[in-house]
Amino acid sequence: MNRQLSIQAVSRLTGLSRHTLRYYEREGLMLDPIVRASSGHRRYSTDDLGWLEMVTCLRATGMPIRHIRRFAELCRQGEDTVPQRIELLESHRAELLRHMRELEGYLEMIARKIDYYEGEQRRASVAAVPDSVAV
Amino acid sequence: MNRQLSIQAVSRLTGLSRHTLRYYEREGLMLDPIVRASSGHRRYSTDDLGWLEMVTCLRATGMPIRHIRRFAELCRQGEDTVPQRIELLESHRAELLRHMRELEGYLEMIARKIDYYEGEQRRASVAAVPDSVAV
DNA sequence: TATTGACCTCGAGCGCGCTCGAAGTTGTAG
DNA sequence: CTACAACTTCGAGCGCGCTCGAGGTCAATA
Repeated sequence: MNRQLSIQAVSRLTGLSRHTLRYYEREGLMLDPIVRASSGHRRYSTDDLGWLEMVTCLRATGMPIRHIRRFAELCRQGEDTVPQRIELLESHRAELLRHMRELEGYLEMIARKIDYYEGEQRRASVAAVPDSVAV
Repeated sequence: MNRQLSIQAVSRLTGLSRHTLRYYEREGLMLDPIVRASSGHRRYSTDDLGWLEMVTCLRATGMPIRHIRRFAELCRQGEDTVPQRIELLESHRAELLRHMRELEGYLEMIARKIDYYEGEQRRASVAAVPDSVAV
């Protein structure tokens, strides 16, 4: 079967800590509670892994935990919620685009500051050279 | 003179709350402690305003408070620290670029998910139409 | 049988960046 | 003289997203 990954394996594969994986499950971010071995140990499926990739994507783009929980709930509720899921993702995408454009502006500002400092540095080193050496 | 802006005015101009402006000063993010009126009230100069723009830029691009403090300290220490300031900004820029590229990847992932859902939606609506109506 | 190590749950703790509000001062308008 | 608004300092509190560790279970190995 497919349900074979230990929490440690998933941690290695996703880069999320074991603590974080348990935390995400507790917070209802997983599609369903993770299946357990008879020992009680979590056994992740490759589907779980795929879903975690989506969760990681949403987190890394700044979506708060509670929105991801909402998204997971919609997914659990079945096909009828597809329009709401689209809406949720569309609005997140819009926000992300806004953020990315903002970052581009700030990136330019930082570049200009660096350029300015580099000018300063050149001027300083020129000033430091005595005429007798410079000529 | 130039030192004329109340904290309220600066709050309006920067979008930072009055609480945050005091917090930034306490945390040593300002180039120098803000000049006070005889009443003890803060009077910001246009230079302060310009510096706050830089601080906002660094914050918005994810630089932690302690690094901005470090940057402010370097600026206070005079021209000798220009190389270190360049280094600090360069490394921040590199990190920011990395982050922006990451976001682009995630943006695509979100777009693909939306496309997928839109496909689902179309399929569902087709299936819901009885043949007698559809033809 | 004893040890080891990976896992479990649960509740508490932490670092960050604000955010708030109590209590007091100052300056102006009525 | 009073009332009010805008400020001051100071220390506490909050929301978020983890992060940690104590105490216990389970299965395989020496």
